[in-house]
Amino acid sequence: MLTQAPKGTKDILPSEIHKWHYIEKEIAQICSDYGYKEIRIPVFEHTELFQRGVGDTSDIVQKEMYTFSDKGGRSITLRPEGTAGVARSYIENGMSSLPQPVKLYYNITAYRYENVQKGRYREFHQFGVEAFGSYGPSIDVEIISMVKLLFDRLGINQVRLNINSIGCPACRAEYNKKLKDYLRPNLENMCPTCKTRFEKNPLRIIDCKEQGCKKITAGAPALIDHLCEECKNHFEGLKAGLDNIGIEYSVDKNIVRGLDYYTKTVFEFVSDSIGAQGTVCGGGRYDGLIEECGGKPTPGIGFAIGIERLLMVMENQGIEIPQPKGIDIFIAAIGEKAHKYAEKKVYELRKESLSAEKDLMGKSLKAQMKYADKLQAKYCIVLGDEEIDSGKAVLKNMKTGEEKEISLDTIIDRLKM
RNA sequence: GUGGGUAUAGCUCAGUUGGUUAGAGCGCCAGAUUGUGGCUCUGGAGGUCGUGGGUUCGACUCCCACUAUUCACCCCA
Repeated sequence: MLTQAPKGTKDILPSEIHKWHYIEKEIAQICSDYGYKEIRIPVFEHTELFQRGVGDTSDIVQKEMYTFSDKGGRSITLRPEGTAGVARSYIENGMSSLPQPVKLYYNITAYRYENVQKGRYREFHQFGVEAFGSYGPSIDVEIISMVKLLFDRLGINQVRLNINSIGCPACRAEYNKKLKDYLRPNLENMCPTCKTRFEKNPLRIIDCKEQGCKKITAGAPALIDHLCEECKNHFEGLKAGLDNIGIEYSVDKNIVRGLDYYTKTVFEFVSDSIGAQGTVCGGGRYDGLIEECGGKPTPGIGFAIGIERLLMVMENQGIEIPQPKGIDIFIAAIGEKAHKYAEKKVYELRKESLSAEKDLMGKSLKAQMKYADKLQAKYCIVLGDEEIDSGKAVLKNMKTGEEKEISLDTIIDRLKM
């Protein structure tokens, strides 16, 4: 127990950290290109924020939150996602008085008490983007194009874009009535979960995988066909915008996001090569969220990408992320005098931002050379009494084996060449 | 919450119808005539065989329970 990380958590080890750095770099770059600024939000928030923001009826709030009381008796919850916290920050920091839209991104860990499986962890990493203040479909297109471009830059091509519209509260209520009327005669034949969905969230029944329910819903009215005029126009605008910049998509009438705050546009980028949890990116519009959380009515749209899943897709596609290079120089030392000298020398080299190493284990010369090789040192220099007395030593190129006698005072200049 | 698979060295895995000191490859450490890495060769360290119980003269092997892990349902990134 003591030597085992909690279920659903994972160490990111030094041997794989370069992949994360690489992705973080690409994320920062694309956000800069698109004008999104980074925001850092707390790991925990007041529980109520997620109850209001993410929604009481969502699975996340109902059964997946890490909630506890702090010593002051406050109910605190580890963030299960990023949008609610960012929305809170938008309101709290008066961002409505900034030039609109306000474009933000975050790179966070999130926490959900779920059963672990491939691509699903209890602590996971999300890169997400939120844009507040713009109603039109133009920002929807921008956001989606951003994900597409990021995937392109990373070399990912095995993902499909699916879009849908789940309407606004007005047309959804209207639709829910129609859907319930359609389903009611067959209510008895549906699976137990769908029976409870019927009253609480009938929209979900459409997404049920049970054979019986699938049969019943096969001819059911689709929300997309019952949108109000405004939502319909918005969706048409989105499609036209995607066509305009040449981004391929399919309309998937069954996309129903599991977070309550979504309105109108919803979309996901899906891979079928990484197991059952194939959604690499999920997002959509949430025009009611800011108001729900206590701010002025403000539209918003965003997405989140699961970094673990992103890495899985890349790995699956055989995309190689360059490994970090080795050190600049290893100073092998023989004898106490040489070790003292080497200590001083590596410090001087490091001051010049050159990566230098020496033996710290009392290894033999041969072992030091082997170690230098493991560190992938570009150069190696061997120091004994003779070299220190004469001030000259042999600089060896570890790749070519080429050796050159140089003055010890000129090492830094040599390496900087 | 439900169902299936798996559990042997740091890692990836062998281990015969149950039989005595549990193996390999990689990795780690040391050495191959005294101050030079990679390749090769030799040697070494490292395992209460997930935990507990049962069957048996005898269990890594068979049975049960627990735990962990993994995949899937559900849901999501």
